[in-house]
Amino acid sequence: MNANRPSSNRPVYLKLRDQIAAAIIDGVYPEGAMLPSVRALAAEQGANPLTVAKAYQQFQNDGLVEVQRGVGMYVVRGAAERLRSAEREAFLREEWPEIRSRMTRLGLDPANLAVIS
Amino acid sequence: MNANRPSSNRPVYLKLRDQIAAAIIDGVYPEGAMLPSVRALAAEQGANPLTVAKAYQQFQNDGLVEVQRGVGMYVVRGAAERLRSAEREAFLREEWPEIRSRMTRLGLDPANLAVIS
DNA sequence: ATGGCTGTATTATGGCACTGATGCACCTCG
DNA sequence: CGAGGTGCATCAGTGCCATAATACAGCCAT
Repeated sequence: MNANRPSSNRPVYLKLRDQIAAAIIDGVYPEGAMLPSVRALAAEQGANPLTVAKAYQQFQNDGLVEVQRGVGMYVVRGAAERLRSAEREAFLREEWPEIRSRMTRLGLDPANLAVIS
Repeated sequence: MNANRPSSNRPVYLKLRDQIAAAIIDGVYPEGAMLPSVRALAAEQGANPLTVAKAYQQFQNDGLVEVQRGVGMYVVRGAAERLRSAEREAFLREEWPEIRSRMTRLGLDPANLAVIS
């Protein structure tokens, strides 16, 4: 009945980007470690190498990973914390207001739902 | 730095749909009232009449509005409540889990933020 | 009845995002 | 030097979205 913002119809490269960002924040890819190669991650995720590269692109633009041509991409020192605070700030500024007002309209209270799931 | 789910890059017909749904729930378009004509809303929103029609389409598919050819589209009785509960259920099932886990990862607590904004 | 308002169907077109296949430039290691 | 691993650029294909120009079908007040 609704087709709002299901992660299903999101572009693959954005889903990958989120997934990688989460992995960096959670320390799955520790600082200084090498990220999976575009081909490796593409094979693992059943995606196209180019799509993975596009997901990686944003991280190097933001200086969160360092590229060594012919070698691989490495997580920069302090990337996890920088990424977390940047995402937190963006979330609060761009997403939370809409989410909050929508929940209010639907008769939901964030404080209560926090406990449930 | 982030390009997550800003309502900005959403298709126009979906943004209109959300906006109309909110208006119905909030009683801006009370039950039994006539919705703005496709041409009127299109002019007001600077959109194409066909795009507005596409937004309206979903509501008649769901039986929330009644079409009187040559007259207009009217909000069905009980539409507001049906719409709210349907959206609430969809939100809790499809969106909230992701939002909740993401907030946790970012070190945010819904219960605290609920008070702020 | 007629003009003016409704929603709707048709067809065409331009733009843009996403995905994909291929090939090249670069580095490391044996 | 050469094989195999990197990332990356280029080109092409596909599909959705939005717009546009008409035209049609129905209702209603004047």
